[in-house]
Amino acid sequence: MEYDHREIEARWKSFWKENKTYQVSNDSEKPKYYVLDMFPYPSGAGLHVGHPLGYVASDIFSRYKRLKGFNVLHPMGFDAFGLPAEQYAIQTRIHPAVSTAQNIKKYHEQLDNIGFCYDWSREVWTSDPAYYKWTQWIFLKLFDHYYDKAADKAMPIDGLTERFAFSGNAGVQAATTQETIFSAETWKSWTPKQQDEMLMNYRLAYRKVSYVNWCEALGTVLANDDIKDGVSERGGHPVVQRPMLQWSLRTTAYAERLLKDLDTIDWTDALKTQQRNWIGKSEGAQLFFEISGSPVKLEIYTTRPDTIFGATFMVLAPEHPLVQQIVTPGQKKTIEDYLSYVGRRSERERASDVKEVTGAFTGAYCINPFNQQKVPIWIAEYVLKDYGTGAIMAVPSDDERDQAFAEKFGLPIIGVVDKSKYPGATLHDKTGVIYNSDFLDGMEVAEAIEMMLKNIEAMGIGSRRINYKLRDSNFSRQRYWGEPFPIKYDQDGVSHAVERLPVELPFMEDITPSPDGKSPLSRDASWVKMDHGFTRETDTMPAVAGSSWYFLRYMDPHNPDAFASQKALNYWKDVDLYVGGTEHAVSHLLYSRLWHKVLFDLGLVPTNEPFKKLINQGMIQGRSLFLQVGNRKIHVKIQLADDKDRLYRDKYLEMIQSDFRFEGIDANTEICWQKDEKGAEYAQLTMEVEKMSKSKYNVVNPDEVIEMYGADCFRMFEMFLGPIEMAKPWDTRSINGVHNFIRKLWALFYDVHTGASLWTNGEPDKDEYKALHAAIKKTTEDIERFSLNTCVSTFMICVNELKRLNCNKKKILQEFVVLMAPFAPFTAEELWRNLGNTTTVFDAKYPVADESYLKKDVVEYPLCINGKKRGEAMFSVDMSPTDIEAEVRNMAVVRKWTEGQQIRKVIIVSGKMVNLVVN
RNA sequence: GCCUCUGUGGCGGAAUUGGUAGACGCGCUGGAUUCAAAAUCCAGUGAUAGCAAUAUCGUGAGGGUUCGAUUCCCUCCGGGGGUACCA
Repeated sequence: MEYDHREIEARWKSFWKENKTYQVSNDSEKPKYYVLDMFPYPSGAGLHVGHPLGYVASDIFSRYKRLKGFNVLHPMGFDAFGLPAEQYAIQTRIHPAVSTAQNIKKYHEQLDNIGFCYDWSREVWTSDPAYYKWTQWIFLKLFDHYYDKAADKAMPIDGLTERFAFSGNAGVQAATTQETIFSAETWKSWTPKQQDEMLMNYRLAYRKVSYVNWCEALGTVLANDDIKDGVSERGGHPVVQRPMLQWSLRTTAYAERLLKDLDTIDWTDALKTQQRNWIGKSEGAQLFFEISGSPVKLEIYTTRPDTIFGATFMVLAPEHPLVQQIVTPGQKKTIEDYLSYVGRRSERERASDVKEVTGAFTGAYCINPFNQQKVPIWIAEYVLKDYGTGAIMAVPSDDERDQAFAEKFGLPIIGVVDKSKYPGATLHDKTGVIYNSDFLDGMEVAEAIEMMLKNIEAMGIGSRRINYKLRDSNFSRQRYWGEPFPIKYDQDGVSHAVERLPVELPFMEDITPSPDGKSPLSRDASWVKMDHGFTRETDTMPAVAGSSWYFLRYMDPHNPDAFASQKALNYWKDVDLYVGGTEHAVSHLLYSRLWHKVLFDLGLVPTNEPFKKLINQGMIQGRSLFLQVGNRKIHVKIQLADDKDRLYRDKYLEMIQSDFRFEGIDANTEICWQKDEKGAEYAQLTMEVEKMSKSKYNVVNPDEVIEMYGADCFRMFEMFLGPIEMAKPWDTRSINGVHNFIRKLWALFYDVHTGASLWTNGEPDKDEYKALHAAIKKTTEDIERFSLNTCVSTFMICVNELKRLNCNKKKILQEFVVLMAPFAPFTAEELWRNLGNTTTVFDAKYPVADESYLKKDVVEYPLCINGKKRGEAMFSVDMSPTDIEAEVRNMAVVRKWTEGQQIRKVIIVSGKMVNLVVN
């Protein structure tokens, strides 16, 4: 007889389904606990072994919390809108709605095979109209509100229009890019279209001109990801930056709160730091420079106004609107050439090629207000249009990028900060003494910055300004497979909310992008045209829209009248534990926090932050094999052990002929053959660890592993692989260790030959209890601190110990089942029955370690002299440090004792070591 | 480039607060069992020297703090993830 996982798992899966074991009620006396997984995007490839890593961990934690007496919400759903489904549809002519549904069905089966305790009655899909109705509804809240800086929260836009009609925008404190002041009369004199455009400067969801990566040949907008070396990855066509009118979210309005509230949540410091850097708060000055021979002024942003005397040139972002106005006729050609070069470069390329300095001179000059010097104005791609004012004053003596630029173009460098007082300080540090700077000479940097800020304000040429790297997020996609915007335009082009939600995505046969760059939806004239001359917005929302609030829908997933009832929201409140990958660390989490804060401002959710605690699981990587073909390496799939890095010609040909699993190349591919010592031809295979992906042929499917070893084994092995938060490569070869463990566990309770039960009902003895309580103590600690790999080790040690003691007492079993439950729904039916009424499985209490079994009487202390181990000594545990010291002095056990050595100090370390410091 | 994490035996990893580095598992070696193999069980397994007791070295590289550093600090090198339209 052997442990038969197939039979056991099938039985329990149907049992759970029939008994709705995992269904969670919103009405409970118990305290709530909400454990959330980042829901998957259902791709055609199905789940690979990397996906369930976080799911297994959160499942263990959910079960643990249930055993601790909490009412645990642990739901799952699908992030079903997105680009891959759309691209798959374009290739295969299968509609994304169809392929997505198929994929979800597959994901469902795969997830159920692993035995998660999800409450599937709460499942949501972001592509379901009943769901995205509320995505659109929340979008309209963003559209209908602006950020009031005085109240420090979102406020209705209606209040703002009333105020405009009453007193114009003077004194309105709002998050806006609008800086000119208009009166009530002006406001009233405007056409509805003009008023609408003005309001776009205030709304939290608004339309503005943004730049996109435009590929003329493909007739579509591309992601940065789709661009390699300035051309499209697919086809190698040129890509240019093209302005388009698009929806954006005023993320910047919430920058300060998004930053400040990080202090209130329990996330890792690494993740918080990443979010802080993304928000990128900096304090400095906004400063206006006169431009010679021009009425317009140049506005720059700097964090170092103290270095203005070292500013030898100005740099504008190439897209800066002033460029066309100030360029001199003599420089027009140079600038245009440069602009067309920049237009071909993606944002990421511009940011990463720092070594190569490029730029062009506009021919214009501005005046330094403090010394009346003429300063040349350049444009360069290292200045970004979206950060600060898109213009900087360059101080080559104190900024590395400015320095490189000055050296390349022969611009003067004037030193203004003396750092000799601060050895080791980098250029970036705000330390040093100012020189060459008129009235600032001799001041410390901090003092000089303050002085300059005061001067700038007094002279009326600028002001203090807090700046954020965070930009307003582009929220439009010219795609089909996403939520349509609930927005319509009248004949004058004025935007209005659509009253009846949801605005359903119309079915379209052909969803290829339109050659004019518009969304495919624009081709469905019957959908675009509405009554009374209204037309619909044809862009769709990005995939982050649906995932920005899905955790709220799980609380009350079928509610037709609200995104969730107030009762459900007040019971579940927020997510207690959120588990997900680092790849979402910035964008998804920032969007979710933003949406949540808006909903909080409107009184629609009870908490300010959505995710109290967050654990980032690391990626499980695949091992990719590469074969040299021509002068490049290509991914291949081949059944070989990892340590085989050569592939012999005969073998290769045999593989091709026998249709062996050798994907990625065909028989005609020109492989680079080399000769070994004996003259046999071989090809070199190289292995690299990288993200699992279908195209890299390195995906491991969990179904195969589960079929062979069982779900419990799979789950434990995933945990055993390594720390949850770390990236690690998958290696199926060592799974038999965990498999052996489970079989050993089974064999504790059943006769391997006959299958008969071995249980006895006697009271366990002291040693048996000791093994058990040691395991309970350690596993509790391990689960609480999310160290699940060591938790598995602890189980193994405990089972080995019980096996050594030949223990099969029923009492131990009962507690052990409960202990075991976090890892697996226990697989032997008799053990389940042992818990009594099966429907109350989760009312069982997690056992608490009894310290009385764990006490030690005597401790063996290693004796160290100056940190080097020199022998051992036994002391009783209740001896005080003073007693131990006295004992050590009297001891003759210390070997290697040199004549004349004197004990200077006795250090007792953590009660397990004595260290003598001698001289 | 920038941000962030990470580096420990042949391999995955452990060491929870600065205190006996290498738990647990894989793999490997030897033995038991077997006609034989699989499976199972027992023993060994960082490196070097030694029959052995033991000694020296050893946590990416180099430096520092400390009686004591895988752990804290500085510099450098390698790998992973993110970088705003992949999700």
